[in-house]
Amino acid sequence: MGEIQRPGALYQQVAAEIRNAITAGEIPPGAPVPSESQLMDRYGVSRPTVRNAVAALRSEGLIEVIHGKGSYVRALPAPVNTINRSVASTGRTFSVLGDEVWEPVEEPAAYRTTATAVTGPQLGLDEGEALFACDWLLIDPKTGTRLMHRILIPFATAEGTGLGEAPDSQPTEIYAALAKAGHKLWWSETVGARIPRPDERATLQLTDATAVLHTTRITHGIDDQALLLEELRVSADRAQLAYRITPDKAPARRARA
Amino acid sequence: MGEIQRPGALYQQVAAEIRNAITAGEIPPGAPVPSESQLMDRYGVSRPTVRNAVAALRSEGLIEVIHGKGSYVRALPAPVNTINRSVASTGRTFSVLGDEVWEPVEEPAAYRTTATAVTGPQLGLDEGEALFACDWLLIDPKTGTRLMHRILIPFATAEGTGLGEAPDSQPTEIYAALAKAGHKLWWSETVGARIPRPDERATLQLTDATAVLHTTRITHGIDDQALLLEELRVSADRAQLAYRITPDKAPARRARA
DNA sequence: TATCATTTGTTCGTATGTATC
DNA sequence: CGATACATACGAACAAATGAT
Repeated sequence: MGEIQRPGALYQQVAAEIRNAITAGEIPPGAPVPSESQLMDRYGVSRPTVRNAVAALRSEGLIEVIHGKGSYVRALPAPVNTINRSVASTGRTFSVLGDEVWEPVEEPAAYRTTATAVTGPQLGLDEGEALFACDWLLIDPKTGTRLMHRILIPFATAEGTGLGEAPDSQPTEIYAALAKAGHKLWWSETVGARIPRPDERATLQLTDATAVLHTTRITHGIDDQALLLEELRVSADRAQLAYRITPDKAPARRARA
Repeated sequence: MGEIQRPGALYQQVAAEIRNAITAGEIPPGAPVPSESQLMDRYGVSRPTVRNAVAALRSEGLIEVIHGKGSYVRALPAPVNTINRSVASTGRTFSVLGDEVWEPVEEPAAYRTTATAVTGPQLGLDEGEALFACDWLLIDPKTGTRLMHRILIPFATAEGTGLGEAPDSQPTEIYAALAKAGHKLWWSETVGARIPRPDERATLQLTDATAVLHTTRITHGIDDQALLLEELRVSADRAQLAYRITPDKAPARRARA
C-alpha cells in the first residue's frame, strides 16, 4: 500500500487501498485486516474515517468484522448447497432430487390466510380469498444451511384431496394426492433475489452482505390450472438452485438472450 | 411514533421507529423521510446517531437517500423483467422466449481466455485450457434493465462448427450450429445471487442495496458432453428468472423439499 | 476467577464541503 | 445568492466483547 493521493473522499481512498491489498492477495482470505488504530497510524486519518472505510468494505462483503477481535478477509468461495429443483416421477409418485436431507428446525406452523395482491393472481384467486398455509423452517445438518419453505393451498385444491385436514404434508405427498385426483402435473417457477428483511436475516441466520434467494413455484394441473403455491427462501451465500432445461416444441417468437 | 424506550443501541431504536412508520404505511412509498435535523429534534439524539440509523435503513433497501435533497421511501414492488429461461425448438431452430428484446449497449467483446478452477470442471476441461469467449452488455429499452452475458466456447466445441471464426454469435445461432453438427441438446442451469462487486455495480448501474442474480448455463450434447458455458448477470431489483419444470422419468432417491 | 490490554461499537460535539432548490 | 439537506472529517469519551495474564 502506498501513500494516499487518489481522488474521492478520504475514507474511500482508504477503502480502495485495503480493497486492493485484498484482491491482490496481500491479505489472504481468513487473515486479519490491520486494526483500526493501525489504519489510523498508517494513513494518518481519524477513527471515524477509518470506520467509514471499514464499513464500506463490510457492506461489499469483502471483510467480516468481529466485535472485540478484529476484521478478517472473507473466504468468498463458501461451501454451497446446490438445490436441485427438478422433479422426478414414477407413475404417481414424485420425488425431489438432491444430495441434502432437509430436517425441520421447529414444528411446521399450519394456519389460514388470505390471498394477497401478489399471491392471488398467481393462483387465479381474488385478493382476500381464504387459503390453507404452512411454514417450515428446515436445515441441512451437513452444512448448517437454513431454508424457509411456505406452501399455500387454495380451498378449491384442498377439496376432494383431503389436504385441508393435513396442510403440513410434504410437497411430494401433495403432488401425489393431486396426481391421484386426476391431475397431470407440471410446474412454473420464478427465481429472484433481494436484500433480506430483518426477520429473514434472523431466522435464516444470515451474516452481513448476503442476499436471499427467493423462488415461487406454481403447481399446474389439468388445463394448466394453478393448484398450489410454494415459496422458498435461502441464503445466497450458502445455496444455489439447479434446473434442467429441455427444449419445448413451441412456436418461436423472438430471439436473442 | 412514540418515545424511545426499547432495548438496543440508540441508532437502532431510531431506525426501528422509522422502519415501523414505513412498513405501517405512515410514510408511503415515494414520500420523504424526515430530514436529519428533524429526526435529531424528534428523538433528541445527535447527528451521528441519526446518520447511523439512516445508513441502516439504506442498507436494508428501505429508503433511498439523495444528496442535498432528502431521504425517500423506496417503492419496493419495482417494475420487473421476467426472463424466461426455457428454450423452444422447431427442428434445428432454437428460440429463447420472453417479452423483452435485449439490445446491445456496446459492441460485443470477443477474446480468448483460459479455463479457471470454476469454469474448467463445468466444461470438463483442465484449468488453463484455452477458450473462446465473448461478452455482451445488453439492455431492455422498454425498462432500461441492463444485463451482462458471457459465453465460453471450448476449442473442442468450436472445431467442426466454425464457431471459432464467429464467437460473437447469438446463443440461438450457436445452438443451431451444434444441432446441425448432430448434437441433441439439453441444458443445465444454476442460479445464485450475491452482493455486486464495484465493477458490476457500475456496468449494471445498480442502486444501493441491490443484489445481482447470477446464472450459469451449460449446454449439453451427445453423451451429456458439456459443449458451452453461458453466464448471465442482472439486477435482482429489476429482473427475475422463470423456469418450466416437467417431471423426469428418473428413479426416486430421497424425498423432502 | 478476576483483571487487564486490545479491539470494535456507540454516542456525543463541532466544523466544513457540496448538492438541490 | 441563500436556505436547506446530505457528505465528510476531526476530536473525545465510554461501553462491550475478546483473549491473555
